[in-house]
Amino acid sequence: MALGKDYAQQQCSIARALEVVGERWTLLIVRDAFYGVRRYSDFLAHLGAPRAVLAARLQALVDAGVLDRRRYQESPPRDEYVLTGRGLALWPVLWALGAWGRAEVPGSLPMRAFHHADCGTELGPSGECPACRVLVAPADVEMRPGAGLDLDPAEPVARALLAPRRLLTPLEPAAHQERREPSRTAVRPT
Amino acid sequence: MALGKDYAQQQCSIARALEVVGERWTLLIVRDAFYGVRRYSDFLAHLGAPRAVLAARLQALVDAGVLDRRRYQESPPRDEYVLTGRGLALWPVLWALGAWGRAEVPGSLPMRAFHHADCGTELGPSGECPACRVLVAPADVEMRPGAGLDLDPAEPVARALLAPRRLLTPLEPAAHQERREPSRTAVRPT
DNA sequence: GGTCTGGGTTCAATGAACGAACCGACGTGA
DNA sequence: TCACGTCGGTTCGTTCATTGAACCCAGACC
Repeated sequence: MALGKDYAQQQCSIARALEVVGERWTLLIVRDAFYGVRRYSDFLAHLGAPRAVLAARLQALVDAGVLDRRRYQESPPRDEYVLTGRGLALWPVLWALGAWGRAEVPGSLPMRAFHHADCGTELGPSGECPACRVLVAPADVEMRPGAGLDLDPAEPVARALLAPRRLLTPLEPAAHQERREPSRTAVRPT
Repeated sequence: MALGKDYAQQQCSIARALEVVGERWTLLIVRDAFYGVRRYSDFLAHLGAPRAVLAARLQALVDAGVLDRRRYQESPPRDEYVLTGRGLALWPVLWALGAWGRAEVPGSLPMRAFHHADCGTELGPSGECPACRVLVAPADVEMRPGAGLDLDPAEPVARALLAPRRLLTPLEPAAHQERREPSRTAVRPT
């Protein structure tokens, strides 16, 4: 892999981490996994990445032990990608990046708000619950839409992610059918 | 920029952050800036990135308000790149990445240890001082070499970073002279 | 049998990264 | 004054990665 060639000689844990998650699309894939996305086609639709790149990144993440690929139905055979313990440990990275993006990238309304599911309090700057004074694990985080979020996205996965939801709860397959309802006026090439 | 084209439509603060710091080399440049590297040639030597890429990244980071480029001597005119407030706010991101790299990338001894400069205690998993129970700002962090670090690197900047040092203290220019002393046997092309 | 869906692979074109060479302003020493 | 070295780049040809469109295959459905 391209990163490895140069980053490998870096005597640094940060470089080691970036070898695994530093490539284009990789952290967005992990983010979507936290949001509950598990299936290839959902990653594809939500990210808009090229299919080949998505396949390569998912494979690399599985190889690195960040995602686990597992069969969830036999006929037809279908696999899903779920975060392993090592993947879940990336939550602080995503949280820090999101916090920085919210606070420091100019001209941006907050896209989402993150609350402690147990008590409803919005999380503090380092991902802790200010009320309970605990570091909240991703499974206990509830994600709610924020002021800057498009409330009527065309893309069905983005639409499914609009409702308040706990992190890591899988997207229900219903999200896929929703899309086709308004397609009565579908374009039909000659 | 390449990232912008696809990441811009992402309704997400993480994607916004990655537009700024998600490209190859960018986070390593910021890391080095925390370590005290300020000059083009030092970044170049320590990172091993191509000169053109380094110049482009530094310019992009200045444009994004992460680094500030400022003149530190007039003759000859020389500029240095120092972290702005927005750049300093990236510390949690680097800390989280480093913590993940230390803990989750297999087969890696810790490269460096980070201590609270005020009391000497090693920082906890989220960058806090377990003794003082405060979140330690980067300026109060002392970096010490860890077990996995090469103790005799050829590269002079890496050598200068071996000694225990506080983050953000600039590399003294002496680091540059050190290199030439053992070069009495320098190769001399015909 | 024909068609649809999910999950890919293949391929040509494009874009980015690489590394070596070059450049210009300035300082330095002979 | 003139050669030489340093610093901070830029230029350029080659290599590598990404992109998007097309294709493919297995199984379900009808």
